[in-house]
Amino acid sequence: MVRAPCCEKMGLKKGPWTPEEDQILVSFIQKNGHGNWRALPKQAGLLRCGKSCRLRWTNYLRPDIKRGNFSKEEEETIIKLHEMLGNRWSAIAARLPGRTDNEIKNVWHTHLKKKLKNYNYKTPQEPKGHCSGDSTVAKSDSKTPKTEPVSPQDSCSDFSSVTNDNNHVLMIKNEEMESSDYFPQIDESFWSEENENSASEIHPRMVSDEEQVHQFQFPSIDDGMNFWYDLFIRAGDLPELPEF
DNA sequence: AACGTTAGCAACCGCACAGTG
DNA sequence: TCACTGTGCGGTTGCTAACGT
Repeated sequence: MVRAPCCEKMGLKKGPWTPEEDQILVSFIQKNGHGNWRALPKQAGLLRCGKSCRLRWTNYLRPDIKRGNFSKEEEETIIKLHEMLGNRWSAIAARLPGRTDNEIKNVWHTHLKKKLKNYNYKTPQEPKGHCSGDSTVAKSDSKTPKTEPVSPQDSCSDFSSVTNDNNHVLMIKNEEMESSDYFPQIDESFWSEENENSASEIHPRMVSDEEQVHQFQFPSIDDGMNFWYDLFIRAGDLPELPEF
């Protein structure tokens, strides 16, 4: 497969968009839509590659984009969805109207990851227990649902582990994972900087070092959640998020 | 005031998939 | 089946404003 020449080689512009370019792109799309991103910049008279136009539109110019700070509720949702889905930013974004995958990714890396680190939170990216070869985070893996449906027969797929309010790891059959009872609870104290020591009381995955050792022997929650998510992906829909 | 460092964000890069001929 | 194109996605980079010394 021959890769298309990059923008620079084509004499196309890179870097920050000017208000004029934004204006051109917006008015063109409003008039003509964006059927073909590659052809769009030429038709619109922009010295940009189609990819750049698409990114600018989807991440910034789209009329339904919600700008501004993330609410506490949105941050909670991101945390919970990340717990379930890992770095599937687009899937997470799909559950947050008006937010883009890029924005969510940025928020995760700049705010939430840091915040959760203070709680000793183990992200799905980190190595997990005994389920070898089931890493759900490698780049290629993030795409696996599309080509390699997870088999319910796979070891570790039938059950998921969650940690309950008392930090006891529970093994739960995947179909039961749909119950909101198994979703982590995040209370007010998580959002205040002062209470950083009571992590284990706040988030089921935020456990002490000692408990982490214990937890490490069990398959991670996202092993099961990935299967769960894959099922819905294949079914063409995602479940409604539980109330929290 | 000047400089260095850090944080936040927009944009780019490259891979992989889906669709088409 | 293969070659190719268009698009989507996640990871990464680089710019800049804010902050600290």
